[in-house]
Amino acid sequence: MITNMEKIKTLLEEKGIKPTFQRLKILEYLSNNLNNHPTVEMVYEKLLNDIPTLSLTTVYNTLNNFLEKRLVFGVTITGTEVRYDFNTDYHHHFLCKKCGQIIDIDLKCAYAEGEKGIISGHRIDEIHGYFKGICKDCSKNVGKKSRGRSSS
Amino acid sequence: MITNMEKIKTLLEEKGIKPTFQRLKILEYLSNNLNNHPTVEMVYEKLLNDIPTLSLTTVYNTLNNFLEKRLVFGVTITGTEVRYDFNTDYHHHFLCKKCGQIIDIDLKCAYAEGEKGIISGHRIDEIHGYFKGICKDCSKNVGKKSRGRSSS
DNA sequence: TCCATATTTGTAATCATTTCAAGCTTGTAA
DNA sequence: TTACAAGCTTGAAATGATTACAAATATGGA
Repeated sequence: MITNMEKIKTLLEEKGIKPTFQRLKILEYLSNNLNNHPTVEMVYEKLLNDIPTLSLTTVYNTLNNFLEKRLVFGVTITGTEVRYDFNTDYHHHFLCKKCGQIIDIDLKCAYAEGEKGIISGHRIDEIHGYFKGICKDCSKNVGKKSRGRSSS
Repeated sequence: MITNMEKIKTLLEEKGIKPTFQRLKILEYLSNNLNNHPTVEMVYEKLLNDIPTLSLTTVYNTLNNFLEKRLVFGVTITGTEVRYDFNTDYHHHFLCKKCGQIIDIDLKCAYAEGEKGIISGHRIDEIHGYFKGICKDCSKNVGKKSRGRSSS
């Protein structure tokens, strides 16, 4: 039986990244938190339990490394911080301006893959589709207390 | 004959924003720089010529005010700063990762207007389509010196 | 075992943005 | 006019995310 950790290790090796303990744990955390779209701080705080010597700089270095190797996707929908997404399948994101939640949106823009990654002559490497508004739950609970941080 | 400044003034008044000198000049600058997608700093530096007492905070305050009133659109494609776009018609943006240029992309995503602004039950107020890659010019000039700042 | 190289760490710096309090304008009512 | 409140503008200081840097540590051969 192949453990999840072994899969994570293989993923790193396939990208030519040496599977150190910190890197394994960081990628494992992201793979277990597909719906959170975690921040650097969230990764750091959580892993501090497993790795008390962990440095915030290591988390930054590691995530930047993963980004370069396209092992994870950086979501900058909030405008204030990078959120990390282990799911690199093509999809979009929705930000609720009331509760701050980021929700995956499974749309395929017509222009995404059809035109061999060229638009008006420009070579496209990344597509980010960001939708912002009020989520289903917050729309329902108008006037009630929101369940997350507010954006203003 | 209606001057450009009068048009700018009317735009502010229509949104219930008192047309002070600073606000007029900031909005005028944005209207004259549709292709730049200027940063706060660019607005500030340029207007310092006309308004030597201008404060950076005023530029921030004013642009945030314009954003709230939907007089301008905030583009966060670079991930490090807000770029301001006077053109609030629905369109997307392309960032060249080599020269840093931001180019307007006139696409209409099928989901943009059709479904009355609702996706999966979430109310959509803003749509940001960010494409990143290498622009036409930089693709041509491979190996040649790029004409702007580099992104790494 | 020893050394070169890569990795991790903590601190300090940077950069965009916000906070805050004080000073300035402006419109209006006495 | 004069005086005052409300709204604007200003500059300095604070904040928060991220990067730079250099020292300490781990790793994998010769």
